[in-house]
Amino acid sequence: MTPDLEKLLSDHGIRPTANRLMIASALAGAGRPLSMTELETMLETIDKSGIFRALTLFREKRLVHTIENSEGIRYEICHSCSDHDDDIHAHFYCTECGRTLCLEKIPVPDIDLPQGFKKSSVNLVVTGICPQCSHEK
Amino acid sequence: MTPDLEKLLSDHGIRPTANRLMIASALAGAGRPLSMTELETMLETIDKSGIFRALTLFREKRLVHTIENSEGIRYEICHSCSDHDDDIHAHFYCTECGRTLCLEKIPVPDIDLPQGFKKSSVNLVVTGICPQCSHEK
DNA sequence: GTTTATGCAAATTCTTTGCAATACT
DNA sequence: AGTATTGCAAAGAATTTGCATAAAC
Repeated sequence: MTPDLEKLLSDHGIRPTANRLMIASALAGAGRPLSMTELETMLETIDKSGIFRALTLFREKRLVHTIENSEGIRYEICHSCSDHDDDIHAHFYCTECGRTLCLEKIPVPDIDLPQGFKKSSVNLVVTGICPQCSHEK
Repeated sequence: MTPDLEKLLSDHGIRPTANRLMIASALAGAGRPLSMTELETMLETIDKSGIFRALTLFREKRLVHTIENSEGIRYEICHSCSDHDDDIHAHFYCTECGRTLCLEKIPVPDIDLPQGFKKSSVNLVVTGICPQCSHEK
């Protein structure tokens, strides 16, 4: 489950420092995309500026995807797709608990853009209430 | 092209004040979703807190949809679909000019959520470069 | 006259940068 | 030594609230 993160970072041209490994590990372990704020809370020892710079770097180097919803940007580690920006599955944003979950089974559709548009990434986000929060009501 | 905005607001249970009509008119005339900042710039006479409160109200009353991309939330006026939150078409966010355009021809797919999830809205946003900005390079 | 809407100013929150100190090669 | 990374503090940007005034009903 925990692959060689050090190698993963190196493979993406990112020097694997202690901080970066912790951040990558948090992302890999969460099983869902995390916001900067969530990471800040989880990783108390690392300053938010460091988290910010690491995430920016991860994104440049295509180690993470970003998912956007009304609450801001979430970062998700990308295991396989190092050559493009697209995410393979849809996401679910729960307005109750604020978490963003992966809908692994729901693929992002192929988009056939009109002439002249250049696509770099596609985001498919469903908003609503997750099973956990539905039950608790 | 400019329907009776006053009636449109009333039909949604929104009292049609001068400010609200100006905001609704700006949204209707833009032909694309606008951010709060864009509205602030277009409507210099109205304070941003007023724009904020109007948009919040419009959203509650289901007069506008919201589209989220990396730059934040955009508001789009909704002509027909007063009974649900879903948007019918996808959107395109241009990283060059920062505009969010409507991809009228591209429908948001029907999402079949796993058990337990409750859907309230779906957002499909393609990021890239729009035809106008592609040409200018 | 009571409720509703507005403007102004200020509080919050979140993201981003400058810079000096530290760690790494 | 020289480059890369980090933490701290502070700057910026955007959203949101409090409150007093003004408008609408």
